[in-house]
Amino acid sequence: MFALVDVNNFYASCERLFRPDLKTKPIVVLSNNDGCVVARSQEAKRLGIKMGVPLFKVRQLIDQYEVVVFSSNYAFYADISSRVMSTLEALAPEVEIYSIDEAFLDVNGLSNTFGLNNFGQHIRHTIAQSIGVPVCVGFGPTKTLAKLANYAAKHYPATKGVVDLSNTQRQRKLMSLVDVEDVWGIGRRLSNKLRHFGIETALEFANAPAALIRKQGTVVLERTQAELNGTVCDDLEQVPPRKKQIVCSRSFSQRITHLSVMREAVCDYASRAGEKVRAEQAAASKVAVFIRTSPFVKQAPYYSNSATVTLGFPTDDSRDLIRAAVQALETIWRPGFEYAKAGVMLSDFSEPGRIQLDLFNEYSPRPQSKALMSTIDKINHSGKGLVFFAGQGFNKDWKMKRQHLSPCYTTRWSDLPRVK
DNA sequence: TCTGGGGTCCTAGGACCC
DNA sequence: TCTGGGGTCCTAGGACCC
Repeated sequence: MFALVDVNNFYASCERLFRPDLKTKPIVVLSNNDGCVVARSQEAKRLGIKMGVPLFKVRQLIDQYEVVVFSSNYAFYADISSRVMSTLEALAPEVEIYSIDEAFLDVNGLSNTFGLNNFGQHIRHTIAQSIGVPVCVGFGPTKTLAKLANYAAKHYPATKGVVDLSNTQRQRKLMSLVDVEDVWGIGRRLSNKLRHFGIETALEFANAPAALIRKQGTVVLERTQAELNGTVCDDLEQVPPRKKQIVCSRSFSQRITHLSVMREAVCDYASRAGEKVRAEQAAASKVAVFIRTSPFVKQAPYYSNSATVTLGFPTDDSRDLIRAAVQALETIWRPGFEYAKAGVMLSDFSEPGRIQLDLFNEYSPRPQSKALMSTIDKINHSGKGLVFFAGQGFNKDWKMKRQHLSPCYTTRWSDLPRVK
């Protein structure tokens, strides 16, 4: 038996933690660059502000109803997330952290002693007490059913935030009420496809012939169906699998038209990617760079391209990554375009300490690389200052816009809330 | 004026091997 | 008219998730 615990309106709930005055106010949180709405409080949802909508399209609604707007404050959300997760780890024997605001729990054995509904309420109460954010809990014999239960817990207030789907009749009843698109793993494309076959609800999907499902989707869809019917295809993963790819990409606050400026941005992303790969204790052999103009602006010509440099040896040294990234950039750069976004992608990781060299490889590790990189990372995480590579530039006019940023209440000394 | 970022998995098709 | 069989590896593209 699985439980899925999920924080309601996570980013918006975080912003409320230190702003009790906003308890009943509509709140939206924006994506990087203050571009799109990525989280909404219940009140904002009721106003009809849709997930993912560009800010300028709901400007009027926001002004009219005095919606409170925040830029994304990931340092803050990540800190609250880790508090929620460690609380959950104390409550259940096995926990899989699935995303910043969700975790699957293995609750086998707990049902007899506690009663699942009671246990769910206990989780809600504990997290509300110790962290202050609201969560919903769904129980089911598979992850997909636990997800479904959680969906019901969120959508039906009568459930008081906890739904137990151990019972097959209850599963079927709920599935008959839920749109097939709201099943975990079925997005817009697939649900449109399924609708062609008269499959509208989750129950119709669960009951459809497996051969049809396999034909219209892939094994992934087939597994989703099996999970809805109670067969476990996806087990709890307590140890997060090693990353296969690390991406650092951003839209610019203003268009880039000069190679020298783009070089700065790419350097910046490459060194950020270096930090990430070192944090993973991995080393990358491939560095890819992509650049593109805005796909939304119809008046200006569109250009998008990417290039990959294969290093021939795995590295976690920012200097290698930067050099490769700049080299890749120069092969795809075309003047005369207004670039809106760029990114650096690392892949082809080798396990730390196990570097496979080929016979003719001239590679010898840079002396002191490890010491230098870890010193840089340490300084940059100390909060006392920043060191960076000259290539990253000093002006950074392209840096993302965050005009509505809340204080880093829990992760920066100077931002600690004061009580007078 | 203004449209996010970071991931995973699967499949098909091509290149290549014996 | 006929044109082997079996395999690996890689990449691009499509789908999904939060």
